[in-house]
Amino acid sequence: MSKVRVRFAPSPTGGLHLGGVRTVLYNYLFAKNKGGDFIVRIEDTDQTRFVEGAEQYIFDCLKWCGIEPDESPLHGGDYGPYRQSERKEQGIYKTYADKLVADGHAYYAFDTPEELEKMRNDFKKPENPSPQYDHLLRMKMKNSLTLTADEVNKLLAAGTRHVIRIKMPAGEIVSFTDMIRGEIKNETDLVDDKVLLKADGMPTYHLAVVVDDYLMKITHAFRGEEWLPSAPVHVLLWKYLFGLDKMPEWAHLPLILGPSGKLSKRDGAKYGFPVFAMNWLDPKTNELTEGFKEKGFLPEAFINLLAVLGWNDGTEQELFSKEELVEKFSIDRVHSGGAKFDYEKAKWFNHEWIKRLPISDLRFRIEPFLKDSGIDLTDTDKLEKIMGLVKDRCTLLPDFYEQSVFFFKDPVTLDSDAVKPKWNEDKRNFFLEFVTVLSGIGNWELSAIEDAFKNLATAKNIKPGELQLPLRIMLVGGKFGPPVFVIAEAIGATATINRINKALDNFASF
RNA sequence: GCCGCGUUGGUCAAGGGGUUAAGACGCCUCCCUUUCACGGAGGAAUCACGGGUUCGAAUCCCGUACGUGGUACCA
Repeated sequence: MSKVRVRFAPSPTGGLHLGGVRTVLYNYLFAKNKGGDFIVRIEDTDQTRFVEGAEQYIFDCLKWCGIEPDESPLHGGDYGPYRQSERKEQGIYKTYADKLVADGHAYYAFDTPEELEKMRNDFKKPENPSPQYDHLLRMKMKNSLTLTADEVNKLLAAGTRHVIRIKMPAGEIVSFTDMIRGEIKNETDLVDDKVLLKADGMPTYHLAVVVDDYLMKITHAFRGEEWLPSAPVHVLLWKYLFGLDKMPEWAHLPLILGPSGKLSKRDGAKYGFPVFAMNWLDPKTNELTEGFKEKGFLPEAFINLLAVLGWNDGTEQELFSKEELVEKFSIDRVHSGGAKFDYEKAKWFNHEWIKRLPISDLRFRIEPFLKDSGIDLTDTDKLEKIMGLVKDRCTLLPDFYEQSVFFFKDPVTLDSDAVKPKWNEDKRNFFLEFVTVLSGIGNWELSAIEDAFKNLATAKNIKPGELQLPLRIMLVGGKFGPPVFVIAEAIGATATINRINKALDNFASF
């Protein structure tokens, strides 16, 4: 058996949404699991939807996810070109379309858009709201099936705009085996005569997938389940052009759904979670759609959560590294039903990955989010120590800022409401005296600070517990963060004393 | 409308004729911690509905409902 070759074929029309990334991911995992090649080819045959910069964006996303292709327009390969537009230049699609016409499996159609619209209107009935250009209607249209050979040649010679349509056979059953769903059967009567070659000479997806997959020796083809209804067209094309024995194995992946129905870009804005892998600024509309990367997700968490949205290895394991996914992935454990995306669970995955990543690695992931924060990034030892202290409290990468600013800067506001109700003269005196004790500590370390605090509290006959919260508010500004003496140790004697004095002034008005 | 695909707690899901129907997220309670988390122990919550087949159905079959996709010179 030949080497497994799996391809992802995005159309560069915009950001890479969750469903798209999951499709690539499954392509990649399957290929790598079988020791095969993962190929990315670009479907840029639709100028009307092609968006400048979208192709580069797709590769940026793949790079961030760590699933780079073995072959692509960017990475090269022996089966190029990897862009359909370039293959079209070489006249490849037209050759195959003409062959189909010659063999009687396709025909020229000269109907103008207006005529098509008229047809759809004329034949529209309540029980058939969208009539198709099919085996019944094609004999009423203007094509090489209804025109004489002479008329057809004349039209062709005159350069009349035309398309090539597949001639769907009547009354046949087309079936194929889907790796996820098993046997799929379709009646040819129910599918229309799809356009294969457009008037501008560009192939439609239907012709292009088949030709490209053949030329690129693709062995396995995964795509979204929205392609299931047109799968018989592709199967027939394989049969007519190259033989069913050469056809790749298909897998139609389930949809990813949003809180209400199919996941859309709008859902992101509406419910406050990203739907694209990375930020996407649409150059046409100037509209920004937020990405998981910029939101503060780790790529490890991102591919992990996507992989298990519709797949599991049959055990209770939920956290997988990329290497584990490659090792354990199997296409027949992919669900056939759509899955609703749950942002809360997505955040949990990120939280888990933040906890399991070594600090030295984590630091590089966090730094970009701290760049403009005013926090000093040069003292890497201190940085890593503090990150280790707070990482259990961070779900998204930007959380590190609020969880650790107080290690670097005095708190701007103090949650004085937390202190006020139980504040009194005794406590005030305690802290006044505590400051002088603190300035006398020669060896500024955890146990010394903690002992000083507790001894003084005992001497003053106040429960240490009642004093810890005020001290925390003084140092941190709020009711959060690592143990308070650990913080005091980390920020040093001067800052600790300053913050206490400053807070005491603040509390004087109580 | 027609056609395809799907349906196990709120969500992701294991289980594919006999199970007390796993586990995870989220939610709630308690423990740990005189902060917030982490961690630990518990709890509430499920086989869409109706018919079959069978000694026995979440599991097999048929309907219905619901969801979703397709029905383009879009992919």
